[in-house]
Amino acid sequence: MKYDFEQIETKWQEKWEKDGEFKTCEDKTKPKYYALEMFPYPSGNLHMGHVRNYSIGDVVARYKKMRGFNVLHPMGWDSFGLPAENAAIKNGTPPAEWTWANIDNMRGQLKRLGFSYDWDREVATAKPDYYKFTQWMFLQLYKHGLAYKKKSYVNWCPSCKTVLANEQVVNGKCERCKSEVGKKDLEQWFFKITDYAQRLLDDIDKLEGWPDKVRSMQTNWIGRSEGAELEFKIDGSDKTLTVYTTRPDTIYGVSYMVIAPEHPIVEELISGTENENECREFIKKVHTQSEIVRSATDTEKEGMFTGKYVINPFSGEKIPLYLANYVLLDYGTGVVMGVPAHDGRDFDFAKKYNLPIKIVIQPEGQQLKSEELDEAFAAEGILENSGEFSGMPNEKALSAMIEYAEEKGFGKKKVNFRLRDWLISRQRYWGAPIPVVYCEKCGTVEIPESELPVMLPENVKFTGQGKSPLSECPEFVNTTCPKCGGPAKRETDTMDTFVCSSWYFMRYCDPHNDKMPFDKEKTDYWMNVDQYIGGVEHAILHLLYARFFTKALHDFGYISCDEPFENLLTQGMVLKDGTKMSKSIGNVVSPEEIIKKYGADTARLFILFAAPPERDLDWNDTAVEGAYRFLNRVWRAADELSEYMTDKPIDAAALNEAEKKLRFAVNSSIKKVTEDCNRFSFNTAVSSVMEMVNSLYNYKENTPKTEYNGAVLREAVESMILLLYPFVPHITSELWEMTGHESDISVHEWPESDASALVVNEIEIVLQINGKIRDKLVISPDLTREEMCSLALENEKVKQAAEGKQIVKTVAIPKKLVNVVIK
RNA sequence: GCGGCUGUGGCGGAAUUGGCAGACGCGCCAGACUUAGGAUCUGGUGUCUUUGACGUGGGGGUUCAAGUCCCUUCAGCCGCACCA
Repeated sequence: MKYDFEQIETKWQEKWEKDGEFKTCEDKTKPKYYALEMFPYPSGNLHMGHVRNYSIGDVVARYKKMRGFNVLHPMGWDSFGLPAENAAIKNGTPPAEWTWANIDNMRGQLKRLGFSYDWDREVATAKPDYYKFTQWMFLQLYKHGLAYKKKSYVNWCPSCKTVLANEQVVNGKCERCKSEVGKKDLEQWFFKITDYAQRLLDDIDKLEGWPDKVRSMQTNWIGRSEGAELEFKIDGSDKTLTVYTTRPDTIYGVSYMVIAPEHPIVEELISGTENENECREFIKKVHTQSEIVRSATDTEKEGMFTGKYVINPFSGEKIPLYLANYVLLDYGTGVVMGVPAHDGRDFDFAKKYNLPIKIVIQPEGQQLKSEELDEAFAAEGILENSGEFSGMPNEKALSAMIEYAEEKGFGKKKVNFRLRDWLISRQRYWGAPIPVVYCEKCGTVEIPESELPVMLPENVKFTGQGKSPLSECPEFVNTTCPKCGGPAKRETDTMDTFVCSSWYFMRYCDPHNDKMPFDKEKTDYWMNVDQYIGGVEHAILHLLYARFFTKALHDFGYISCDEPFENLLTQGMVLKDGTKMSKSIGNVVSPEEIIKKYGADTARLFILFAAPPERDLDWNDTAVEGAYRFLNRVWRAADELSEYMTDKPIDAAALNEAEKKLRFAVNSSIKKVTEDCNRFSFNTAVSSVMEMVNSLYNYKENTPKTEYNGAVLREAVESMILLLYPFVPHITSELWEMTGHESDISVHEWPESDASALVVNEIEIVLQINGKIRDKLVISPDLTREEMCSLALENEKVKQAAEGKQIVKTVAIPKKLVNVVIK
């Protein structure tokens, strides 16, 4: 019989669907296992990255199920977002229609790949029964003071016509459309993720099942720094400027002070000074510099003297105050003290503007001179010229000086984070509406939970021009206040789609609940996610937001866990000819074509075999052929041998050498594949089954058919099928049936290796002389070290080598080698 | 600049705890079967000056023994980056 993958795959996919094979419910008698892959955006078609992501997840899910776990393996759609709206602008299709059509198509493609999802739990973030609870999430955060609206200077993408979160600006460009991001002063909604900065940071330590790379990226992004805030009096005024510094120990070395040109106090500072005009010119100039240019490290530092001075609270010195383009308004206090001798940037600035360079820390055993300094000295040392702190090692001085400032009341210890609050407002249509109204009398009023969802209106025009579509939809905007019943206007911004994806993994636990986003008992059973799998591009955005949501919901009492993902696997990209597959390069391999030509099992097998999951994978057409060839080989072996298989148990005592050899190969493979699946080394797991199949062919080709041992063959063929099942479920399901099994392989348990088949009475070990292999010895595996050594010393080669020399020592490692050291 | 990762045959990769480097696959070479083979089966395939020597980016070290541990250096990839 020929391997007809198309017929087989369709047959089993239909059967799984009809039987509800992968439906799951809470079952306290079994350990649970929550396997989750990042849900896709319904762009229209699956690409190879999806196939890889979901193939890995499917192996995990099916393997764990065979190992006796109650496995939750769901799928859904991250279905709000800009492309749907762009499609509407381009060809007039309503976003909803476009989205549902894409979902239908992609769901079909996922089913065609045979992934073991519980489709009853499918979620789509753009459906009212889902976004109702995204709005509910907003209200919870709002009630707990974690959602607030404020006017601020925000990132604005002119092409997407919406604001962006800090995380969505990459190198000054919009992460989605790559256009240059500008700034706008807007009143926007934020989530107070900064309240959780310390916990998000601390708990990274707990995430032992996450790749170091992702952990360090998050640590970096949160960006904790310890230092002090110090107040400097403005000369001739009773106001003060507060600076943030990590190096208060260098304060006696301050020779100037810089302030961000956007700082609100600047206007007041410069008006009426003799430098006023120059300052205004300078501010204008800085504003015309793009974000990219301004934030680049190699952009020249420029400044302008304000005409004002501040007073160093430690030394009482008068310090000139400058405006400078390199000071960031939204980090620290927007005011920075300049210590040229001990900071690289300050050194450059001081050189340019001819400001004094005062050394206040000397490296031990050296005496630096400011005239000779050609770069800042930023390392450890001893303080000098620092009043009563002179002579102290700088680390000690640092804490002593903070204490002093606290005592005197002009400073305090301060921890700063790079992490900003999460801006969630988007001036777009296709998103979850923010559930608040603005009432003339009551101000900002939240929609009561009972009135959720705030539905997206459908009769909306998409022109791509002017304001957001929702704000131009009067039926939506004009409403009544839930508090006083008077006229009110709805918030017309929608939420960032990352809000929707920050809690979907909890919704899967209880997807049909219409009262609550989920039942606590259900999330307590399933959460947290045992294995999360997806691309590393989400290392910061999604994974940080999801952690924040989990912690917040934990604190509000809705769930018990406070980290969502126990283990994280970031799979590598699928490349073609060493570069990312992309339409513009024209190197895209379409999953549909591959499935058509070779079938889903071949596509899955190739992807899993060609590289370890976390590494990039280069697509290779001939290697795909190889995977297909292997499946044919498996097929033929089972097909040709099944008639010789018997149900009789193996009579271990009566086996001949060839049978023992085959049993050894089969059982070592079971052991190896099990270990490899446990550590997600799927490429080596597959290679181990290949070796076993080679052994099976060896037996098959070299044994007369009349002498086939039916019991041994049954063990071999069944193990082959079972071990391959998580990888290639269709062909193995078919072969399982063909080899006379009534119940499906999907409910069968994972095979166990028979230790007795792995026992051998002879093994080959290596004989080394001075660490170089000189011979091989066949010995009993039970020999002691001493016996091995004496055997080695009798060896001809050793005797030859030892002639006229001295045997210094002999090292024996049981079952591995003997090394004779000769001098 | 800071942080993380990677470097092994013609190619993808293996070596999990320091113990035979190159499993498995692709490609290539040969043989068998065959009217035929881009099917299938079998064998071979790191390099070289081949009784042996060399070989895991380079250099050094620890060790009886190093792809693996330590130091150093180079190259590439990714993330953050004027963060005070």
